[in-house]
Amino acid sequence: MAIKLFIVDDHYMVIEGIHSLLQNEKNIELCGHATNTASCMAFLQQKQPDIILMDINLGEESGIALCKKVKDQYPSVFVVGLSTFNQQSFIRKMLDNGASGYVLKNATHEELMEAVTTVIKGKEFLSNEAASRLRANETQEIILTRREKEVLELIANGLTNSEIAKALFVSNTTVDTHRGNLLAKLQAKNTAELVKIALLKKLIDLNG
Amino acid sequence: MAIKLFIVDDHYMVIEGIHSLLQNEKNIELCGHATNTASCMAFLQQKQPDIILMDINLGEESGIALCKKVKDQYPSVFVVGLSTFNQQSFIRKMLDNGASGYVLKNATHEELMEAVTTVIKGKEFLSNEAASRLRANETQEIILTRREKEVLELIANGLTNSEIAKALFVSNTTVDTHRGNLLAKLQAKNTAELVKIALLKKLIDLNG
DNA sequence: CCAAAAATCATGGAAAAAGGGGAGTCTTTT
DNA sequence: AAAAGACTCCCCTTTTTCCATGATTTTTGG
Repeated sequence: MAIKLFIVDDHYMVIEGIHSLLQNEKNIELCGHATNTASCMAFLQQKQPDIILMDINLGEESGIALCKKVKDQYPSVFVVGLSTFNQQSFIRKMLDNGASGYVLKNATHEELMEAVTTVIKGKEFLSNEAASRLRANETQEIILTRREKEVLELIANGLTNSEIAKALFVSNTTVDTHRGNLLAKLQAKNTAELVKIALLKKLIDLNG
Repeated sequence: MAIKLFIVDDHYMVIEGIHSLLQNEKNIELCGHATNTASCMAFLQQKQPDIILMDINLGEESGIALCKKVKDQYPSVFVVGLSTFNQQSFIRKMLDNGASGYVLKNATHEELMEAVTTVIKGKEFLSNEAASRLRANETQEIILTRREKEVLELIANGLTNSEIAKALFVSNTTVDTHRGNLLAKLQAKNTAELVKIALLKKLIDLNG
């Protein structure tokens, strides 16, 4: 029997995209879609799919909240988060609210199928980078050198590379190197995320 | 009678600089200097100055800790923090530890004199920007608009302007405007400080 | 309704960060 | 002694941020 799939996304483009990606899959039956919380819940009263692909951003509404609502009322329905971006916090919230997986909207046909087939088995599926990031985040202990800690703290205090260089009596490029190493170690995309992760991991503290 | 001034800084350049700035001041007597915690405390056992100009960074040692130590043992000695940068957290710590003032190392002769004459009167002196920042920081409640909060959260999640623009379905320049407004409202120099202040003020939360 | 606030978009330039490489000196550890 | 790690420095390019200035539309509140 085909897996019944339901899509919740406030953009028809996305719904259409998933349709065309999956239309030739015999094992999958697209049993409907919704563009908002209300119509999703309404549909579920009539019929329950096996899996719901659910956008995290539903315009003014939140897919994260909807996920919770759905899982509360229909715990046997698997929810897979959908989002354009690889945002750890959102991924985590979806999972915390009972989602079984997370795929990026630029997922390939193969990846989407893998997500569906994995999740339907009751296992968790996390899209490519999302997975590694989240796992790394949970398991790896981050060890910084003395210098890195110093630089990190000054970065968080709003100092630029050249200001840090003056403060630590080293060259600009040295600070830049440390900064790069910090980004790599904390797996941050940029300074903003670096600071947030550093605080999250208590590598620096707010009143430091 | 001249004001007796003592300098603690781990860089002779700085000590020399202050000397030359103040050598023609009849009202000020430079009664000594130290480059570390131990020699500072040793000096104080022999003789107490009226004011200590104290670097916040003493190499491996902390001026902030020294400040506390000095004020504990010699509460009548005024301590003025010295630092290259305008770091709110450090300024606050110095003040919390009993310092009467804070001047930047690029202070002019006039500013330095003003600091000394203000502090000797038992009043608090905060160098230029330091003052306004700190005060603003303590009193003003920061009110963000709905959009600003959204942008702020995405910034903290490591998204760039163009990514945020895509996520919120607005143009790049709009996001840039919001970003600028956020920097102004939170009085942050850059993204790093923005994120830190936002977390400090609980405008966003670490697991948000 | 009207005024104020918020949200939107733009142009253009300077500064800073991000990302890639490579490389030498030290110290500590094996 | 060799390896490993830390710290230092430099070049280059692209992307992003930061800043100033100005303007229009929408929303909101009295």
